[in-house]
Amino acid sequence: MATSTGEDYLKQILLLSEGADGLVSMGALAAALAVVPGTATTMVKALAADGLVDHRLRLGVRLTAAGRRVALGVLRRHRLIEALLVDVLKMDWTEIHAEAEQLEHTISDAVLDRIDALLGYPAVDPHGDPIPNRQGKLDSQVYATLATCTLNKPLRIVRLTKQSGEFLQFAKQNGLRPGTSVRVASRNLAAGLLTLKKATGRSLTLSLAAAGNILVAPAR
Amino acid sequence: MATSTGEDYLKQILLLSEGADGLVSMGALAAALAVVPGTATTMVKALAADGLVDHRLRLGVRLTAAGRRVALGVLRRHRLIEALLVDVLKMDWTEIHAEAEQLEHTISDAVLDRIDALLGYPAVDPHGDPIPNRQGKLDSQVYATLATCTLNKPLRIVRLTKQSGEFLQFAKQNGLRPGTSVRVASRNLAAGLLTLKKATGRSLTLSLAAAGNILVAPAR
DNA sequence: GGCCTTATTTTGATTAGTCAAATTCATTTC
DNA sequence: GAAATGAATTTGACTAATCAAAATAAGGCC
Repeated sequence: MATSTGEDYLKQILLLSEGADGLVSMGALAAALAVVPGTATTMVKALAADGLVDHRLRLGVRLTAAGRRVALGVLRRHRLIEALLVDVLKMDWTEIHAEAEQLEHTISDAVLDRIDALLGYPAVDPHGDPIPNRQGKLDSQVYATLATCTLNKPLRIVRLTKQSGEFLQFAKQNGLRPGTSVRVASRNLAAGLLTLKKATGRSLTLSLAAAGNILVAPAR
Repeated sequence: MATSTGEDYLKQILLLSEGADGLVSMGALAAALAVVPGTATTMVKALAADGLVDHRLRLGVRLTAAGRRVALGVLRRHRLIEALLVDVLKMDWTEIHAEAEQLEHTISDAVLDRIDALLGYPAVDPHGDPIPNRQGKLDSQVYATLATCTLNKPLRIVRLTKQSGEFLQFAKQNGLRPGTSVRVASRNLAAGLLTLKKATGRSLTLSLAAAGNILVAPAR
């Protein structure tokens, strides 16, 4: 039913509604898709006519059960492709997002299943983002971020939200990837900065804004 | 320059002009792309305006040097993707053509280079079709077909032209794939049939039409 | 030479996705 | 309780790709 562009809208609505429970505003959706607001309105109306979203005029939009199914499918394709690009084709994990963005609409289910099997049914992609399973079940575990976690506890990075090249490049440069062991040595709210200690002993300063995109769990 | 649809037209013109030196007729092009003739005319005019083809009104169309470069790029993507699907993802070589048809327009050069390297810079795809190299050089060696070759000489199948599922399925079922050793035991032009002997000793009858799609070289 | 057949090209419409700009509506703000 | 602000929606126009059907060559045939 949903065209390739429609799939993009559905996926984006899903991503934007994580956390922000309930409605996604047209402005946010249009910005995420880099279109003018009027375009988003038009497309959302079409998706609503197909029963994939619930459009509350002037308030926002939310996925229906059917729309959520489609969106999870797209997300699954996207993240499995990222895993393929990194694990099999040995590409740089900071540069694969845009590639996957294209491929997610042209990969068939048959190919996807083969990728899934080849990779051993992975639970997360190279950024630590959870991969929906074939039934559309998405692990929605909530993690602390480096900006919010307890000080001086040993931690393990589990996920980098935010797919921008600069951010990922920065993380890679400083050895911050899923699996890395760290602890937060200090935090200065006034300056918007915090200091990190890595397992290697090296310390590192980063902004609270950047830290908010790095999810962590207690070290095992 | 050329859009994804335009790339399809260019690739098809390249394929149709193999052998049939010179112009490709609009009818043939339209049929190959499954569009009505008028649509092909419109698109060819647009490609001509971009300098990618040379349109001889009412006679046919041929690629310019620029158009040929683009077409070879598409062909390279298509065939490398087919190789990936079979060699890495272990898909059935009779079912991959349609998949590659989609993916050839969304794979970036960066990904393509990684695929090429992973596969060890293959010269042919799973059907035996030659893969253009990065410089756009295409091996254009001419082979005999099972319909035209000498009788009772030991041969090796090098390539299956024609990508239709039924034909490939038939070939697979009967153990006819690139690399298989065979010889033509007899040929009956009146009946349009020929008999094949495989290295295993088994014989096999097939139509001259089918045999024309199977290219062979002298066994080493 | 005139007629017929067939391939090709034109013409007019349609669908999907988009933008620019005008309009509408719901809230603040005074 | 207006007026201003800002977001959302409508409207009109555009591009790419397509089809259906009418118009136009270009040869072949008597």
